[in-house]
Amino acid sequence: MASKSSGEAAGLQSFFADLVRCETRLYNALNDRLRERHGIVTSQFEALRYLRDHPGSRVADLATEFAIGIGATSKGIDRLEKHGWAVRRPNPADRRSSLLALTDDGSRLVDAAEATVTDALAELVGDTLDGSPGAATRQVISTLRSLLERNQIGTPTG
Amino acid sequence: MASKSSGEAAGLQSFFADLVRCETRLYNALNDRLRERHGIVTSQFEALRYLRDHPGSRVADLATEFAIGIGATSKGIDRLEKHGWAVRRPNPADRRSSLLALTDDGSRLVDAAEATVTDALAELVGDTLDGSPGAATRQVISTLRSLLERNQIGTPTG
DNA sequence: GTACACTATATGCCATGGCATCTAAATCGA
DNA sequence: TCGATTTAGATGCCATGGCATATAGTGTAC
Repeated sequence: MASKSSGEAAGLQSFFADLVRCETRLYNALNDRLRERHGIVTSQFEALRYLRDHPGSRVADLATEFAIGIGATSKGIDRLEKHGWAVRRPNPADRRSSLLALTDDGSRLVDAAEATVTDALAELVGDTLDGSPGAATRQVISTLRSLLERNQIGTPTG
Repeated sequence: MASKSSGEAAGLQSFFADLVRCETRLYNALNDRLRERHGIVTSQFEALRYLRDHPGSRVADLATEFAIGIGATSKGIDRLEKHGWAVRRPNPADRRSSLLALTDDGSRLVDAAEATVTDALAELVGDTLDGSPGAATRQVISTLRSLLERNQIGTPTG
């Protein structure tokens, strides 16, 4: 049969529920702080950080990283450009696409926001991820992410 | 200072990124299967399962469970009602609110969808959560969820 | 070199959630 | 008991992402 034992099945269901609830609440809480202190939300912070760490990326690269559609990514870049935090530069190798980069304002913003996120996460999760079970958890979640990416699981159509 | 050591800080940032990416991809992948086989998405499946397991809940109970706003929850219930999967019954103890319940159609749907989710999760995560590090991970994520809920972290305004 | 298929991404329509607001009902206080 | 406050949730407007489509530029076969 396709499923594991029923005990495992129930475990995976509750793991998934817990995972989604952790993500939702942490995301919400980070949104609050980032909006208040920097006027951005978490998705924008993550895009800015990606552009800082991968200058010259294309729209499709961000879409792959975040597992969202190309259309949504393009619109997100529109907004970052409107705010003056990112720019599209012509791609000399392919005129269909642009190479993305942060502006100086964008660079300053992402560095400041990163400090906010670092402090917020430390405060929000407390010592839950300290110690040996915490280390195992980080490793397993990282491995799971790699597995999903390698298998293209949950990659959007558009 | 408010932050932990810089090593811990970087670890939490990448943990959070991995967590969000796992959640996004698993959620997307479950959406695909649930839409294809049952005509619902994951958020609807979770709401239906909650109603099955907590009959007589109110709108606010679902909002608390899922850490989304009351308004959004109310609209979600509207949709479930339109599809004939849930009903609002007058609450005899408080005429401002309703008691929610599944219809027979809703019950059948959630049971069928649950089997789909069970199989899908087993297939998507493979053996990543088996073994001792996997067990530690489930425990830590569950603990983190409890912590966030206890401290009302990321609870939306509305 | 030209037609054809493919790729990158921009854009439009729709669904959903956030947040603010509105209303009705319950509760509290003198 | 009656006005004032609080609570439950319904509704409207806006922002964002999914998905479909449109457009322009690239590569390929001949």
